[in-house]
Amino acid sequence: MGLCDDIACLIDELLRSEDVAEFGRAELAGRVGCVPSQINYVIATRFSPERGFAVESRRGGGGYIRIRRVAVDAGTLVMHTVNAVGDEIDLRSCAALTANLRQSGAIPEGAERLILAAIGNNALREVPPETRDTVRAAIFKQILINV
Amino acid sequence: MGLCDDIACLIDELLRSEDVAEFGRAELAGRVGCVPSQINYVIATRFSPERGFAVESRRGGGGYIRIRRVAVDAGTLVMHTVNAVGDEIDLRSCAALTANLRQSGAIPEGAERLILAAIGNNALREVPPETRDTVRAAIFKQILINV
DNA sequence: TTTTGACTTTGACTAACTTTGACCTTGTGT
DNA sequence: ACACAAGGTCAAAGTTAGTCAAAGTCAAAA
Repeated sequence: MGLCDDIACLIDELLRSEDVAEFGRAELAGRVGCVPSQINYVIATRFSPERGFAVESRRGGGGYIRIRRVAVDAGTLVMHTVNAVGDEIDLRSCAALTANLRQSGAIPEGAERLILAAIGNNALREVPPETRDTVRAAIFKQILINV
Repeated sequence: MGLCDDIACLIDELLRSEDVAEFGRAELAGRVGCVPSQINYVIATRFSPERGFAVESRRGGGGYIRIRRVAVDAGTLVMHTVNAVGDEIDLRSCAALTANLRQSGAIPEGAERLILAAIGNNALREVPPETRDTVRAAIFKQILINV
């Protein structure tokens, strides 16, 4: 078992005992014996939004990294949707998925309109068309995870 | 928890018990055990006008610092905010503006988190950093208009 | 066996937040 | 005027976390 898995295990443990794992990056790195940035790698690969985690952090004195498992109860459908979205997605597909979520009550009343506003071509007009679907996918997923 | 948070907590408490927090800078600093100017830092970062606070102060003998929570008109505040956002805006400013809107009840409960998710660096990771603030401004305004 | 490609590991550099202290400005009382 | 008593400003130093690209590992494919 490599470092990566050690770290992932440690975080998993923290998440088992409590609903949220909070720790200092350097502190955790020290406990495992790796460079701090390794923590970022593990978070990026194992605790990504796609896998159902939300990550917050703060730098400076008293800084921390906080990882929450996103509630799965009412949001399984949301999670499924997130997983279904690949690296890019067009507006029409987003609209369909969002409507679906709304219809099944997985997202609240006003959220649908807000989501579509955030990822519409109007909002993304500064993004070059070639990358627009990629950017849209990232925003879309990020929103759903935080709904 | 660092000094910063301690001080912010203390002030928050004062604001809970009364509608206005009034104290001497040196006195508060002494209570927490920090240099007086630290108080200014906390006020600047946590009790700024953007976050919905009004601060008055006076120097000299009997000097004081007074912090009031400010109530703002909810409906027009959104429009004001949209107008205040230029062609580009950084994440911190967005966060401050959004927190302010939320606090004054101009946007519904869950919307703050959702907005921040949509314009966070995580959502915009596919957007080149040079244009990120521009894209963010467009999305931010588009969302607010549709909230 | 060699090559390739996905996954890991590392560390130099960067960005964000905090803490401190020296020096400045303003108000009050003599 | 003068002295003292506040609060204000700002820049340097300290403390974290984030990013990115180079190097390492290892197993599957050629």
